[in-house]
Amino acid sequence: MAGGSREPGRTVTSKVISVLEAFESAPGSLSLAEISVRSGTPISTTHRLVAELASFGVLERTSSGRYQVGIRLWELAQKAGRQLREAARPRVQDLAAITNQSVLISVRQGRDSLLIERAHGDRQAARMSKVGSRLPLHASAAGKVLLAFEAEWIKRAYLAEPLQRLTRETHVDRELLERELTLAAQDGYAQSLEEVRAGASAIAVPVFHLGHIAASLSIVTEAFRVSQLKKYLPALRATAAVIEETTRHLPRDALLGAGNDSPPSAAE
Amino acid sequence: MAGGSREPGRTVTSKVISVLEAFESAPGSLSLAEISVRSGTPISTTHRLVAELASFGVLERTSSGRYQVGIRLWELAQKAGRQLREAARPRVQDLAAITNQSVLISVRQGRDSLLIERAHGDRQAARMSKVGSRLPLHASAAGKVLLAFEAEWIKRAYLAEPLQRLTRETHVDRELLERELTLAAQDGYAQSLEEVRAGASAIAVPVFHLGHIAASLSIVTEAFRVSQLKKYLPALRATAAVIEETTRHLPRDALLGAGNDSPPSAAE
DNA sequence: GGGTGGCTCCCACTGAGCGGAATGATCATA
DNA sequence: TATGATCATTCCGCTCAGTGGGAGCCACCC
Repeated sequence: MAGGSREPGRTVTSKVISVLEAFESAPGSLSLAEISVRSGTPISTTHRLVAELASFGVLERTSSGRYQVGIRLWELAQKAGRQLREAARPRVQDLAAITNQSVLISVRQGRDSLLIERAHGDRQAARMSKVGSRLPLHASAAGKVLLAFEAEWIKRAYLAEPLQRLTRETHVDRELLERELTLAAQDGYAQSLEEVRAGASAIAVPVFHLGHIAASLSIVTEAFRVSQLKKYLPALRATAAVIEETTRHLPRDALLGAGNDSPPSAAE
Repeated sequence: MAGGSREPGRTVTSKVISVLEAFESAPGSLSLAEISVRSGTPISTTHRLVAELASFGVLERTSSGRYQVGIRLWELAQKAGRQLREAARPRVQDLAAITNQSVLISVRQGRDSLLIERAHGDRQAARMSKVGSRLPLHASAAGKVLLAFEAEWIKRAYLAEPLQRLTRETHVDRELLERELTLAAQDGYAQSLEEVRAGASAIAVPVFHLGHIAASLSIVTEAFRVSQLKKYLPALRATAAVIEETTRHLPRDALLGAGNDSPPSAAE
């Protein structure tokens, strides 16, 4: 018998995306069975989809028969956020060279900060985070800045959900965070003291575009004293200003998505 | 009447990819109608697909109602070719700083060279090419190297197809190119004298991985004398050697796709 | 006001997609 | 060599997700 327990309401498009998403948390390559499990799609269906995606180069087949994300997908994705990435890249690198520390630029994506570009100083501290990686907004300095300068309803919505603890130091107390965000908005910077990973602290400043927060520029170091972090503020602000200047002429949407956030609206 | 002139054999997956491909040759954002035309999909179908892709963040809606590639897609694609990109990036930058010229690293993708990473010197010559852009193999220095060190049947297959002319200088003569490739394989480098764009010349060397050509490292300058180009050879080769060393321990497939090329096989 | 062009929604038809099961390939263990 | 386990591939008849022309709508312009 065929066509038995099909889950209705599942579109092909959503399955294709599930398959691609399966690779996000994957170590390099995946077998067909692994993709099937991770994407929650029956094997034969997965097989068909994966085969077609591979024929387009969106996925690639390794010599051992496993699958990995193909360069074709990377190529199709290059246009996304290019303006910000290209504007930020040289400045991020310069700042890393000058300070000899790791410099990151992130944007907000829903409830996460998304790492867009990074550069390292000589000291190989904190080389953990990879371009494209996510972190909950309340943990990193960058995330706090991204949230602090957002509209009130976004802050409120964020704090309403449970706050994940990443280290012993992660702030998961709503009141404390709320005060921290207010302070960050007031002072124009935020910090994170081992709240993401033990041994790594950071300080971040906002990058604005047309009066709205567009990104966050941060320095990650092994330092743990606030005074040590604050000495980077002038350099961070100067770099942020340069990036703002470079992107000033761009239209609002050219930087990053007009936000998937549903506005307060009516309902509820 | 419904379901009239549907083109059969067209899978949803292929339509989704067509929609994404529509943005490749697009200037920033596209309207629904434009996507429909470029992807060859009826408007109402396009509308449905595009809406779903946008709901996943794979596409984004601009404030004016147009669509652009979303960062979510960029994020999903980050894993592709990461090893090579990350290994090459600092070296490409160093080389650009030392030589004060534009340095590019490319891989072969079918009949094109695909620009993976680039860095510029102070002289802002040749800042045209964007990361992710393609060029036919016979035009650029990088492309010639990528072809010269490939298997015989790939070279033959490439030269069998018509060769596009990009400038007055582009070599489109089969015999000439064949000799050039042999020479490149022999000497370990290739050059391109204004064959891609008037006023820009380049010299390229191969980057090997486990005995097979993996990428091509090139310098683009406004120079037009062969002697001026050749003086970059030692630096290029040294950088290529460093990249080879950094990637030596990686498995074959970790670098770039086990090749979409169909081997000679039987038929014909 | 009326025309134009682009976006959204609707709805009845139908073949693309489905997925359980059978088959084949590969490897490890007895 | 047999046995068993794991994973990839192919098969095939059922059915609902996808389809796309058309109608309605909105924004803009002459």
